[in-house]
Amino acid sequence: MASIEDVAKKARVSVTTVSRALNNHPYVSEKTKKKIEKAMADLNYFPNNVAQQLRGKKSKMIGVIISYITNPFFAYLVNEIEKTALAKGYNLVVLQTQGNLELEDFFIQLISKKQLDGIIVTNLEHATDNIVQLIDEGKIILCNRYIGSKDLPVIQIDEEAASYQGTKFLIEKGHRKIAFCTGNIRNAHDHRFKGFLKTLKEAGIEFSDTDYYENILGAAGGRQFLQKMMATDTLRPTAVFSNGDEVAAGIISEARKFQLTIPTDLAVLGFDDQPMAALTNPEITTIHQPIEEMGRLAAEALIAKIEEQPVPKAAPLETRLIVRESV
Amino acid sequence: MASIEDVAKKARVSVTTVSRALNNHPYVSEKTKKKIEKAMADLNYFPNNVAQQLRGKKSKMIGVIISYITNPFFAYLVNEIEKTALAKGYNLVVLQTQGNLELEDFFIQLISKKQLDGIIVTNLEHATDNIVQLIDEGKIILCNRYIGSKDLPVIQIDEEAASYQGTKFLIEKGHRKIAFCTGNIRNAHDHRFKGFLKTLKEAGIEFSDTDYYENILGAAGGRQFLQKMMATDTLRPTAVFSNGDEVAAGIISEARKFQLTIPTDLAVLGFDDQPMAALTNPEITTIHQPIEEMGRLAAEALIAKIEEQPVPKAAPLETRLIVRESV
DNA sequence: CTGAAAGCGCTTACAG
DNA sequence: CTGAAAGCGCTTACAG
Repeated sequence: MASIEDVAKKARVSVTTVSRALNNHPYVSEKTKKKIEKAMADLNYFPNNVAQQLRGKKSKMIGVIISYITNPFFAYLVNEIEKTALAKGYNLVVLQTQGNLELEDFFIQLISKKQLDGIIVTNLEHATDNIVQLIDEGKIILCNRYIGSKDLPVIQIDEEAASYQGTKFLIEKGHRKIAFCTGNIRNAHDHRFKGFLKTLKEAGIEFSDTDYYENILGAAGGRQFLQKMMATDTLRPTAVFSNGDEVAAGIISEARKFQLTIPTDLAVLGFDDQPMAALTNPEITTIHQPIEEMGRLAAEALIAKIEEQPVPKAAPLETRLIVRESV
Repeated sequence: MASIEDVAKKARVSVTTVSRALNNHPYVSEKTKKKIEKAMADLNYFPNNVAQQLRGKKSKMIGVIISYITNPFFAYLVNEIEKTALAKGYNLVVLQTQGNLELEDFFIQLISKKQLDGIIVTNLEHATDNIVQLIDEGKIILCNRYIGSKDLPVIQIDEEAASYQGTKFLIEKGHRKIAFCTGNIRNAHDHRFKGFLKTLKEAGIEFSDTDYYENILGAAGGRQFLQKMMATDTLRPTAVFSNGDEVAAGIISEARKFQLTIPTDLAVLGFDDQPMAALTNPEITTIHQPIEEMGRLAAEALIAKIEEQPVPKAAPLETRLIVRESV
């Protein structure tokens, strides 16, 4: 592997001059530049990024911590982050926790080890002092979800307003007994659940804890929800706030096995507006999240901070109800 | 940011000794080790990976070139590659071409620039000399699909056998006019289409070029296919080899709009066996690919080659027909 | 416009 | 068991 010194020798100039040519420094004569370019081509030379980094340059690598890339929501988010990063000359490392929160610390250490210039964290539960400091230093950006107690900046939709939107629609359709599914376990800072409860209260509807289903993840979770719901001997809910289109798709598929008709026997509200929401039968009524915008904003903010540029101001991330067939 | 020298000063030993403690070198007394560990903790020290790399260590980063992470097939493949890599101490960089093949070269240069130790290429069309050389050097592994003319090792299913499997089933179900969808444009090295044609020929069925649909991508592509098919004034096919579950889901959804019943009016065969195949109505009959195994094997092979270890021998990747409802 | 030299933070042969 | 010094491949003040 050719080094800058090889190039310098071949072009009969100093290493300094080669470096200057490489970095488009002014004050390199056209003639010299040509010679150097020829030498680089002959030697099939590529500058060693590692050496450049050691001299203070950035790694031009950022990371994104997600739970599962197989969750389409994250696939779309990662897609947008990657595209934005690439356009700004950064590559993206995917860091999956797969539910193992200890990995989070390990991933975040990659910043201290200089492997990564920064990280986008998409689903933080607990913000350690270290994380708070890295946020202050502009090396960590929170995106999508943070359910801890500290007051930290997060690039996200207005979670409470979004679930208000959806819940209100269910109530308008006449539902008074509505189940709530969540992928997490019950948490005081779950703004989506807060918005849900608030809307119910506003309408004078009481929520029964037996209608709260936690740890419901993906299509399999949706199926489990339906099975559990059918197995209870109390009065069944007539609608469900599924908190995800995958969950909704699982519910709809399982409902067919129980010969339940959607939405007449059970109304199913999705969340996210993933492409799959238009592929089920019936199609999923859901709440659209501007996921592309969210990913782009997070990447732009992180890179701006890394490069010590002002973070561009952005419009708020707005959700909207997409009415299809499942409610 | 504390450096090894800071640690050495604080622990009152030489930099050499700190380095040795860091690398679990023998011949460091327990007492010294303790002192050093304390100093490292006090200073919140992390070794600078960049400096380590410059001294010849690996970057412990590998890449995977894919078209779109939003394609669930790739999301699942990336998931498995990432998990395998992580277990071996490597991180994974996602490199999306989004159909722009020029990016491929750019991504591959990351190896020469020492940013990445190696790359898994999932959908190569044309193998340049540079790529062939990197394959020889064990820095590139081909996985999933390579449709060029050179004879190169690829970690993949037996494409021809897989489409034979599916096509045969369609024929057994009585279909004699079967459409073929592909995401690419027509190519002599498309083994899936070869297997399709071969099966037809074996059954004495002729294939009409008007039943070949190229550039059909994702659910939107499936919808387009159905619209085109319905618009032709020639005899319509009674079945379609969709070449992907997303495409199949799009066809099924669009068929409902045309009041076509699946599978009686049109049998739809998927490919991949993605989770979504069990979520549509009717559910998708498809060909299962061992995608987890494929991702794992590719990551293991690449890392073995990077570390100059023997590549573990693996069982062949077997596909199987999953009969659901759409055929 | 060009070059000699220091130094980024490590590891490792060499010497003790 | 420990340390002084060279060197990985660059960039950048400094000097000309």
